[in-house]
Amino acid sequence: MKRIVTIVGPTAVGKTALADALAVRLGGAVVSADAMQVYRGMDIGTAKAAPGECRAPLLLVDVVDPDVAYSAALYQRDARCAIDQLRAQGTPVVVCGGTGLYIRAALDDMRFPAGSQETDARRAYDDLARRIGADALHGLLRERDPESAAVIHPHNVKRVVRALEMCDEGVSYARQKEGFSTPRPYYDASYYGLTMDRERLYARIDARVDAMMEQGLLAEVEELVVHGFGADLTARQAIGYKELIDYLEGRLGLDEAVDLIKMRSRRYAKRQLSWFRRDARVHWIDLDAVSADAALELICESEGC
RNA sequence: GGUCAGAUAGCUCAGUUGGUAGAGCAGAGGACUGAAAAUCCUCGUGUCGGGGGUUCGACUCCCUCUCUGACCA
Repeated sequence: MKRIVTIVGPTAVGKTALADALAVRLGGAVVSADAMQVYRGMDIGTAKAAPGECRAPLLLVDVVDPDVAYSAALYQRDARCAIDQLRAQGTPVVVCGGTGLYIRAALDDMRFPAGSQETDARRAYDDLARRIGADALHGLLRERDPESAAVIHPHNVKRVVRALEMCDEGVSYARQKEGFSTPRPYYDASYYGLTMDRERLYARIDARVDAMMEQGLLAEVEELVVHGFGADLTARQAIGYKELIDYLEGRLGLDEAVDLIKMRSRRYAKRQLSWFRRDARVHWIDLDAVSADAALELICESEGC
């Protein structure tokens, strides 16, 4: 069975087009690894490939409605299901996406403890955090699981809450994350990271945000709001959506909101680079040095296709 | 042309009685096991507009020039 070829990199670098071209070349399919493109109806702002834009089948996009609390564990289940099915048919798999955790969840031997994030426990801990403060909550974790408390910064409330949740499930956060830096592959996969000069990437991000606005991102957001885009939804946290909601509800000017979308996208790109740079398995392709077409040839050459 | 107020980090500005500067934002780096487009951590040397002077020592005081803004002609 052929190796899975994985395309990673920061937002707006050109992953989707390259992955599609590669999948066409291989006669395979693309499995998306993007935490926001899983939501239906969030198209323009997540830079989802438009219908007909991709020639190869694209999976793991539009899997749930925006009011569903999706997660890395659910993605792991769904992505592996899709990958196993493709492989059973002998279809080559190209994984492509910018959500580092989702890629690790699907392709590495990551195990999530039993349970769901839909419990009341999370809400209870969130409330507790608001009442007693971040440091006190961290103190509570220190009592219950000192090992985990030691590896989580007290201000990182989300992580502390999750660790407490895991205590309730009888699992140690610290124990779970052991070995995260030395991954054990679940599938045989190779990784290609696309990168380019920071200035140029940022210019592309800015231009893409302007293009999204021209394509009607505001109308898309209004449509979501009409159908009840609750403040507590994961999908609401997507860059480009939360800012335009702030505009629609009068908290921001439109220009201000657009500038904020650009800034947050740039920071997001930086975090993505940080994540992928840490993974020694990634072969980096500098798109300042080679064209996208040449990058495709490079990948095909080293994959023997 | 005159008067006044400014000119300090990429931007907005602090800088106490002269002892060669520091905040916010931007930016950079990093972490990351069920919210991950989330969340969190770390990082501040710059001809203090140019030139001259006073002084042991000037971002700070004096002179001068340049530029910007306001007002008066």
